[in-house]
Amino acid sequence: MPYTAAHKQQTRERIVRTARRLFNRRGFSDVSIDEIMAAAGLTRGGFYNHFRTKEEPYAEAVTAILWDHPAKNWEGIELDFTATGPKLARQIVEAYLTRQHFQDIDGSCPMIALPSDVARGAPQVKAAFRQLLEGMAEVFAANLPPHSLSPRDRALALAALLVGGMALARAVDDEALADRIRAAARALALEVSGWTGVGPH
Amino acid sequence: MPYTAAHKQQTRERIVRTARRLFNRRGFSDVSIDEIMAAAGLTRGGFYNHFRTKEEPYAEAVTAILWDHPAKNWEGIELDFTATGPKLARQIVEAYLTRQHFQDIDGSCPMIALPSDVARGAPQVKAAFRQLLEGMAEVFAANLPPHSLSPRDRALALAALLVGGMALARAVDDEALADRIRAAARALALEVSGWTGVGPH
DNA sequence: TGTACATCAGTGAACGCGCGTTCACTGATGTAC
DNA sequence: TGTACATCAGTGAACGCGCGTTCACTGATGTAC
Repeated sequence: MPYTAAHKQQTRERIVRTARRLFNRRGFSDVSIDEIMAAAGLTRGGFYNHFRTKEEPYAEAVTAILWDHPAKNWEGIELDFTATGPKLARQIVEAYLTRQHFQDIDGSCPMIALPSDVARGAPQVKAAFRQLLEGMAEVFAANLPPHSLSPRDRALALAALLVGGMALARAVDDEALADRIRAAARALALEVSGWTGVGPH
Repeated sequence: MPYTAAHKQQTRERIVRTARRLFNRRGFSDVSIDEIMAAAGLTRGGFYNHFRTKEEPYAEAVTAILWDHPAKNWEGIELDFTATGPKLARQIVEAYLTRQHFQDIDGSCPMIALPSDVARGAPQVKAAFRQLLEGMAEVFAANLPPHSLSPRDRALALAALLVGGMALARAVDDEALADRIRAAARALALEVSGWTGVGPH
C-alpha cells in the first residue's frame, strides 16, 4: 500500500489548516479551491482525493481551532490548560479579548471571523459552530456561581458578549473605537462573572 | 428633462432596498448584480446608471435599516420613538432579541446578518457599519447611570451582547439553543443596564 | 392645445475571467518474491 | 539484498457556467415652441 494512510491524513490536515486560515480571512465564497491547494503546496485536482465538496473542509476548519489549543498564546496570556476553575475561565476571557486575538485574523476563533457565513452555511457547518460554542460555554458554566440566571444561561450570555465584542471591533473602521469595544466587553464580562477577584491570570 | 430626478432617486432607493434584503440573506459575494436588478424589476445594465461598483449599494444597504425606523415592529414590540429615556432603551433591547427579529433575516439588523462580511469589506462599508453601532450605543449610553464603567463603555458592551447573542443564535443549528441564547442575552442585558425596573415596555 | 425634439433611464448582447468539478494520466512509494 | 509490480496521491488540462462590467441602443418622458 504505497503512500501510507498516515501520509494521506497528514496532507488532509495540512489542507484543512490552510483552508481555515484562508476562510477566516476572506470567508467561504471568496476563497477558491485552487488557492487553498496552492497555499498547501498542492494542485487543484488533488482536492477531490480528500473531500467531496468545497463545504467539507469548511466545516472542519471551524473546529480546527480546537487542535491548536494548548499552544494558543495571545498577548502572552498563555492558556494554561492545567489550570482549572475560575482561573481558567478568566484566562479565556482575557485571552479572547486581547489585541493579539483581534489582529490574528488567520488564527482567530471562527465564531468571530465567520458568524454570518456560518449562519448561511450548510448544516454540517452550523453543527461544527455549535460544538465550538458549547465548548466555550461549558468552561464558563462550570465556574459560575448560582444566580438569578442559571450558570449555563449566564455562560451563553458571556459567550455572546465576547464574540459580539470582537465581531463589532473587527467590523468597525476606527481603531480607537475597536479598542474601546474590546475593553468594555472585557470589563463587563469580568464584572458579571465575578472572576475579577481570581487574580490576573 | 425627461424622467424627473425624483423618479431616478426612487428607482435607486428601490434597488438599495432590494439589495439589502438579498445581502442580509446571502452575504455580499453570493448575490449577483443580475439578481438584485431582476428582483427590483429592472435589467442588468441599468445598475451602472445608479452605482459605479457592486460595493456602493452594499454600503448603503447597511444603513438602509435606519430608513425604516419607526415602522419597525418585531413581535408586537413597537418601537415607540416618542418614548424616551430608559423606556426607549429597554424597548430596543427587548425588540432586538425577539424571535421575530431572529427570523426576519431579510429585514434584520445588518450588524447581525453581516458582521464578518463587513469586517472584510471596503472602508465605506465599515464606516456605514460604525454609524449603525454608534447610533445604538448613543441611545443606550444616554440612559445608563454612572458606574464603574462609563455609560459609553457600558453601552458598547451592551451592544456587543445584543449583536453577539443574535449572531450566535443564528449560526447555531439547534432552535432550542438559539432561543436560549437569545433569552440569556436579554436577561443579562436588562440586569446590567438596570432597565428591568422601567416596566414591560 | 398639439407636436417635434432632446434627454437619459433602462435594455440586453457581449467581453474576458475565474470558478467548482471531472478525468485521463503519472510517478513516488510500500510490498511480494 | 535486489527487483518487478500494483496502488493511489497528486497532476494539470478541460468542461460548462455565472460573474462584474461595458456599450451601442431604444423608447418613455418633460420641455420648447
